[in-house]
Amino acid sequence: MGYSIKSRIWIEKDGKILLGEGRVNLLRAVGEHGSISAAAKSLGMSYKKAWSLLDAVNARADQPVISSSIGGAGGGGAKLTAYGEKLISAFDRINGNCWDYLDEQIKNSNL
Amino acid sequence: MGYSIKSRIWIEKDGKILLGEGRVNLLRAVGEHGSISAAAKSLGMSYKKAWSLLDAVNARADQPVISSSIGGAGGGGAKLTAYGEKLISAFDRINGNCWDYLDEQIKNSNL
DNA sequence: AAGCGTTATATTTACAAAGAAATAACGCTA
DNA sequence: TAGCGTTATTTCTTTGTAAATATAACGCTT
Repeated sequence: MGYSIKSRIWIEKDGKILLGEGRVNLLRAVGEHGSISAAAKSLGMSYKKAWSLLDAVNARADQPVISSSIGGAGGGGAKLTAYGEKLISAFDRINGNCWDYLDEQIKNSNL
Repeated sequence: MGYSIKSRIWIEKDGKILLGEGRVNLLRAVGEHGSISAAAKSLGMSYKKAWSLLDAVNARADQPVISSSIGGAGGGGAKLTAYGEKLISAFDRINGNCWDYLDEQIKNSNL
């Protein structure tokens, strides 16, 4: 007894990872902070790492997920697109459902 | 369109990983080959790596998962316990159910 | 009693992934 | 027009994990 079950899910496009838990957290942070650099800092992640992940997501998704601007007031910034918000909420919903489902499964197993 | 969803599940005991996909495959190989070294070779894995994984599983599971013997005819060997077989089949069943469930979830999302 | 293939374990080496640092470009602000 | 904070990108360094190597012990077999 005392077993628990955990999971990680991710969405793929053409066999490559589009979106996992880490990338969703990063997208959410961009939405909250309005810039890639602030989002990276809030997650204890380097700017380069954050940018690389977002670049991959943006390139593989059916539609852009963030829009960014260089220069100007505050130096620039980045924000989520409506499609980005849609992806986040779909991922969160499916992920939560999966956790519930697995908890049920382990409960009904006889381990 | 064209998104697919993937997952990895694992069973934890006291916050530490007991069993994931790789360890289940290894256990299965031990059951098929009758020794750790043959199982490791069949999976392209070093003996040490295989032994370490099996040692962790054996230590954390509620009951031993493999039983091994040193020396003797053929040098020794290892075999699955009945509990080990039970763990494997439970994991496989839950994992398969999870895949089906997630496929359904992504189909019913509007991504 | 010597040899074999195995389990069991420690130590060292290699490598890939993550992180850090450096640089350029951009467009507002003052 | 000089400065600021940001995006965007390359290169170098570090580090943590995986792999390779080495060694001992064990108990059948011949």
